[in-house]
Amino acid sequence: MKPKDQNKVEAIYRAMLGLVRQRGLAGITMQQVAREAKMATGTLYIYFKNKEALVVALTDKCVRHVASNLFRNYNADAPFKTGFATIWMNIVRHRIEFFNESLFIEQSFHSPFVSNETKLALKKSFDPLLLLLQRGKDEKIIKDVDSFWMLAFIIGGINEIARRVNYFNRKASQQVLETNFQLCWDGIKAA
Amino acid sequence: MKPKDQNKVEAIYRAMLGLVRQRGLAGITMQQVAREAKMATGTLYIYFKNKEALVVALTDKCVRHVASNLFRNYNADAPFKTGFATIWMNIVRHRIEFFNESLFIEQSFHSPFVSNETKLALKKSFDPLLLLLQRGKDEKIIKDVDSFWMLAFIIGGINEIARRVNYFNRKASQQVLETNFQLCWDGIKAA
DNA sequence: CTTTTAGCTGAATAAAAATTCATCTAAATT
DNA sequence: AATTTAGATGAATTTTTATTCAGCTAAAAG
Repeated sequence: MKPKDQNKVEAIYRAMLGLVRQRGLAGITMQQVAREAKMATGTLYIYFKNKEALVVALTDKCVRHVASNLFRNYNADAPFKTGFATIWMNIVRHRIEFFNESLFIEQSFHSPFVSNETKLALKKSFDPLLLLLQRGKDEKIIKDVDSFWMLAFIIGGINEIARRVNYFNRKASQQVLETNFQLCWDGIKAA
Repeated sequence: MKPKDQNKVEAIYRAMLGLVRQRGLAGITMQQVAREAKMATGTLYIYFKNKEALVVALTDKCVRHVASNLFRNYNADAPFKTGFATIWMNIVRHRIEFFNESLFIEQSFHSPFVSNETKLALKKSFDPLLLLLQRGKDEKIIKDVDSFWMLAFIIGGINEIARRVNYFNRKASQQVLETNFQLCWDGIKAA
């Protein structure tokens, strides 16, 4: 027997992400995916039951990937600003580096394929940040604004940075990220 | 002769926007559009040469719609903060009220259909805001940060508000908008 | 009120895409 | 080294979707 080749799965995922970035989930066919991944169309069906299963599997993978990066190096015992900055940088770096994945999540969330469960999982992965924001409010370090909207403010800015890096081909140097962090920080910090 | 019915065009657009919101540009067929717009599939082809033409026309319309709303009531001679607040509110209200259109633009921009020209047009429509930001910097009212990134910060927050209003079914009262504006303003204002 | 013309319909056709499958490898087991 | 079994292939098939069209309808023009 010949074993399944994990590299093939990776190649399929990579092909999907690249094509969706270029042409949207709307514009891709299984043939294109196969061609991009350098394999026969039939091979796709050895690894995934059908197109829907492929989209679902990749979405799950991307969502798990986000979750695994959000709180890297985060120490809940550190001072508020330190912890917040760590998470902020984690998110922005992830969005920039794995922009294709973020885009894919966005598009697949609007497809008929993805379950509410998966959508919930993504939302849940931000919970520790909500906890931290609450702490910041308790400690009077940040403004007493509903966390739902404060998170919108924080995440929105980050998303747009990633979008611009990728669409306008801009470099986001450490310098640029720190400046942007400052904008965000000045926005949320208590008067 | 029977004249073309502008209401039909509107119905088609409305159907598209609703369906794309629900299922993504990926997930819709001409039959679905026709059904949603309460007409025969053949009728679609009286008003639009084909699917691509429909997507392109609707994208153009949505882009022009944004442009026509951005600077409503804006007076370039007013004090900086007044002008900025006007534009900020215009954008956020437009994004919330016409969220389907924003979403459609996003998706169609990732389809193989839309021209760079159209993409440029959308970008250009923000030029007066860039001008205003420059003035704010000259007058030392706001931070001396590259307008490209400052705009990312401003627009990002707005986008995410609209997204959350629509996905999480939240009301964005005047109160909420003002609070969010304050976050943005505190972020950009000079130290 | 008749004619004319263009819109409207939805079943029929064409085109495109997903999925299957007979055949052919290549890896693992004996 | 031979055998077995599952992966790999890509053309063939099925399914889905876009597009067309012959017949029908309604508005405008005369």
